[in-house]
Amino acid sequence: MLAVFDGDGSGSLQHLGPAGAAHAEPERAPDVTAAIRATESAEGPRWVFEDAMADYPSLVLVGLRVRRCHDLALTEALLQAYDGYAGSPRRVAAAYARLRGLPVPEDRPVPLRTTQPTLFDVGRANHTAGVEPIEVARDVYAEQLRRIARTDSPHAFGLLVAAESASALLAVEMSRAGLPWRSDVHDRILLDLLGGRALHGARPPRLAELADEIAAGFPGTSVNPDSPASVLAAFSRAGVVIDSTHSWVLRQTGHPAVPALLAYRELSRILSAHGWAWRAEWVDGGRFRPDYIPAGVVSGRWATRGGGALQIPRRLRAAVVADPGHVLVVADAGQLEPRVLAAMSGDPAMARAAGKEDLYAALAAEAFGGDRAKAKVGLLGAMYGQTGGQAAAPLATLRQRYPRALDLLERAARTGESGGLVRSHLGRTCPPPATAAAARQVDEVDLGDGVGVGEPVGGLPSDYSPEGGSDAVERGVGARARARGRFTRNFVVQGTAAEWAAAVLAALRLRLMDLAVLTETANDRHEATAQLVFFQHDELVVHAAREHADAVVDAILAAAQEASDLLFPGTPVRFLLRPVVAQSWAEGH
DNA sequence: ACAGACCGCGCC
DNA sequence: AAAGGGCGCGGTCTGT
Repeated sequence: MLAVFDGDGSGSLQHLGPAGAAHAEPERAPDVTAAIRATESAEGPRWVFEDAMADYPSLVLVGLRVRRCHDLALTEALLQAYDGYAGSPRRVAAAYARLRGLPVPEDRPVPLRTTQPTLFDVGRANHTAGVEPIEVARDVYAEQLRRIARTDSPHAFGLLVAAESASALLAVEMSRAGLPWRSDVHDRILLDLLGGRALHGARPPRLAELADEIAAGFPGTSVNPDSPASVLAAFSRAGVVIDSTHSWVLRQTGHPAVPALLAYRELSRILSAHGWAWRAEWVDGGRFRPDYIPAGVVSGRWATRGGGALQIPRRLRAAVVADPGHVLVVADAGQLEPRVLAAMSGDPAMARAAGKEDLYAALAAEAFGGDRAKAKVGLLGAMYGQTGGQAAAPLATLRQRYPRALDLLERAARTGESGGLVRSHLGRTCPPPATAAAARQVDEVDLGDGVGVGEPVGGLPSDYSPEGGSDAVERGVGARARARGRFTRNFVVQGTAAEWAAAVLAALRLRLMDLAVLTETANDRHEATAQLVFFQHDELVVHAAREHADAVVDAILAAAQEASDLLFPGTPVRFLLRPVVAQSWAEGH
């Protein structure tokens, strides 16, 4: 069922057949929310939305949930990346909004010319020719289904599209629900750490003491602990030559001021990133509400905008406490990336190890004389592209004992080094190297037909590609190619791990919907009996009424199994997602 | 005054 | 001991 929103509460709905063909005439809906509500409860269709992140909030706001959707903007980004074109989901969403004449979601402006012209792009021309938006969306949908069918693995790609679309629905719901946040507990932790509040712009007591200690370590000269350059200069004047002030570099100097300096930086960071100012801006009514951006990371991981939601310090997590009568069910996937590597590579020996509770211990027992640390540093090094140091020896052992797993990584690295593209298990494709994208952009400007009218002109953002940027230029071609190799090497694993996690979320979300009793009130606090309230790469938190705790635990376990069966049917690899019922997030670890 | 680069570190 | 993947953020510093 296709739904197109006009932005004023009205919209159009149209029944579509399996291939995206129209099964009925479009119907105008003066109240699109009411129309969707009726159809959702009667048929529970897969909705086709232009951009769920833009369209869905108005539904959630009035207590409506839909079970499934196909998100045209996210899918367009996946398909364009598959064909080797640049772009990010948010940028594609922005492009879509522009061609529809809708408010453009906030994003860094990007030239439309970085994307391949498709029906998605020519919609603007249709729009100006008086073609109805719903007809554009219907054509885009049908075209996307055809393009999915032409991929190497349409089934896998279809899973990816479904999981990604479900992620968009969930992101909207989670931003609305918010993460329970107890300001009184937060206060207590901050006061414990900092010794008091900052008054009149001065440092809190503990930070002031530490600053004094640092100053005492550099007599006769001044040092600003907040400024790396100033710290560097102070050490230099004290006869200690270092080229950065990374904590491990400082520790090596053995200088007496180092402990105070490290303590200062640690506390100062908590104060500035997640202190009282942060809370005033981000916590409201006992809830922390970040903006989630599914697939905001090129690997398919989620990103957030504002609030530092994916970097909440561990020592503050005690402030995340369930409401009275509720519990938090916290679950994180242990050793997810190595398990993903084992499953996707089909390496029999590694898969056997990944069938065990502790993968690293199993590897250690098999190949490292029981030295777990060695097994771990070796495998992490293999996935990140580390070649030297402590990882060198374990890497050689891994290559010998688990050749298929290591071969997958090394092939990905070589492909990247030579400028090629790699794909995750379900078919997410890494962005092209910056130079290739720039070359393509130049080519396409020559096609120019005005699709990008109104776009700011200019080149690609310098941060467009992970290996881009001025430092990459200075490092030279060889280093740049190696960096690209490390990126593609990691992409296949990180991207597939993100797919497994997205599949878990999609499955869990539906199970929790079955469990939840939704009311039609706009007051979210009592809307759902079990609601996902946080997700961070391989960890999730469900807020649930206490009487549903056991059911939530079962739902999480079932969702993990469902995701594993969808991505890796029959694999001996175990994907652990162990739920813990707790009052606070801190207990869930 | 504002923008952007750089730095260091929080999280995975 | 400190090489190697992905982010977001707040601070300083530099350039305009």
